[in-house]
Amino acid sequence: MKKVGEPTPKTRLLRAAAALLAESNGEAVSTRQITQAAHVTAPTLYHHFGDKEGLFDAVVAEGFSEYLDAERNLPTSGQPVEDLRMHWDNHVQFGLDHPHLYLVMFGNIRPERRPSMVASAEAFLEEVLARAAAAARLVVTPHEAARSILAANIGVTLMLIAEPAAKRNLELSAMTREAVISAVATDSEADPTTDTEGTPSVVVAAIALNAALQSSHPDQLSGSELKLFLEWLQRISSRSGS
Amino acid sequence: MKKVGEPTPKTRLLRAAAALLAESNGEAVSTRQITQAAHVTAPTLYHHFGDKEGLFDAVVAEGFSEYLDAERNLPTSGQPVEDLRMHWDNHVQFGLDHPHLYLVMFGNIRPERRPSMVASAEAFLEEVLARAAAAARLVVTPHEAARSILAANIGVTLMLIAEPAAKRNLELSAMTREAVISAVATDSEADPTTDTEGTPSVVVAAIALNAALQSSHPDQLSGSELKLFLEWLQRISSRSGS
DNA sequence: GTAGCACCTATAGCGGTGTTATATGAATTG
DNA sequence: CAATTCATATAACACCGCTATAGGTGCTAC
Repeated sequence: MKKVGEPTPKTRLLRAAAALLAESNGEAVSTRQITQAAHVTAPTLYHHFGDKEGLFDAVVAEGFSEYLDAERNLPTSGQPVEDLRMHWDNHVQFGLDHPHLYLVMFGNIRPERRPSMVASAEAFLEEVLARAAAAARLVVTPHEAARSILAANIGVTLMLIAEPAAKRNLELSAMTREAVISAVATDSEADPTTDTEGTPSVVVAAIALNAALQSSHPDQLSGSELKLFLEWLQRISSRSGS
Repeated sequence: MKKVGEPTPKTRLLRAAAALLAESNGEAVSTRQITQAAHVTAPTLYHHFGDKEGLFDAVVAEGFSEYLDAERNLPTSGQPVEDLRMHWDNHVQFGLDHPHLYLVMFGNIRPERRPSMVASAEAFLEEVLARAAAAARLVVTPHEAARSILAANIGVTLMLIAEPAAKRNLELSAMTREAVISAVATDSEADPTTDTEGTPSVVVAAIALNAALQSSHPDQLSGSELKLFLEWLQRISSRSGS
């Protein structure tokens, strides 16, 4: 009853699952729907994927590798900060192109059950940021920068997905992107909190904090604590070489 | 069979659902579990809430009104931008206090099925921002600012919820908060590191110094000194103290 | 050829899920 | 006291994820 030359049941299952997931607007997709669409019975699914979740993980993994491939194939402009913008936009675009996949990938955050690929997205972003750091464009560590940017990126994408496509305003993305990037990197070298070597200057930051503390005393520290804190700050500020 | 004076079945259902939702770590909660815990049979649930989703909506609505009440009862510092920081922190804290509820409220974004309360959270934020606008502290419209801030706020909170409580680094929140706020509002009319109102700039400077210290440890401070110093720095950065 | 042997798939069914048609009890009202 | 309305319970339906079991299929070995 079956034609030869057709794709194997395993790939048929994958495609059917992906298709149904994309169609059904966020509603649950049953294994019976999937197996029926793939012209396959239940045990086949469990033989190949072990689990319903296993199947969905496979679908997500496919979509995610597509995403990562797109990320890696983005042309590098030679300007790390500009690259950062490109990757942000690519992330948002991927979310809008595959909203349901995206929700499974980044929205469905169960602690301890979170797809490890999110971590690798973070790692990838960190790579890009490491290049920015090497180019003396970073004010904080690549790791922190990556987390902050990714968090904002996901938040913006989720919000854009949530609202009807017609009403989507991509300026939200651009605006937030600039906000978080400019807090983390600098387009040029003029920023006073960055020394010539690219690493955040402890001395400059300490001096800035010291100055700020002159005009306002934080209530998180007691008087004696503050006294010692300022003394240490002074010691750090007066350091000679880096 | 039943004691009198006990809460009505309706509230028992609500409490049982909330409790089970909070306990079961992101796993699905069945109507049978709920009705059994509430000492009630299925039709009672459907009589009062029409739907499983109706019940969960009611639970979420309760949690959300709790959240909004907390928001409204936050003391206003008179400094709109400072209020903004407070509301951001309150949002994050609520997410960390009620992670599962939060995921249902903000994470489980099905287009067209998104709880209307998210919209009212946005509206509330917009109010706060309108006050900032009135104080001439805003560089974009309150609406745009609210969306951008809320998106980043949700993204950060989701990311913090996703990672194990022990490893949570609240600096991610502070850092992103400052990024998105400073892109949208201005603390005063001049250099952000030397304003006349005090605390905010201290926070920024403290965060910068903290970041700088991550990559290079000064030799002017001993190990134990540095440890205490960083702890204080953290305290200043997170401005959680009274 | 055919015996053995993995591999893959199907039949049929289990326990659990959300939900509801129907019926019963309790309270309120005439 | 009768009638009506609300709140709850009994029992069942259709569906769900999943699996014990068995039967094909193609391969290698003799």
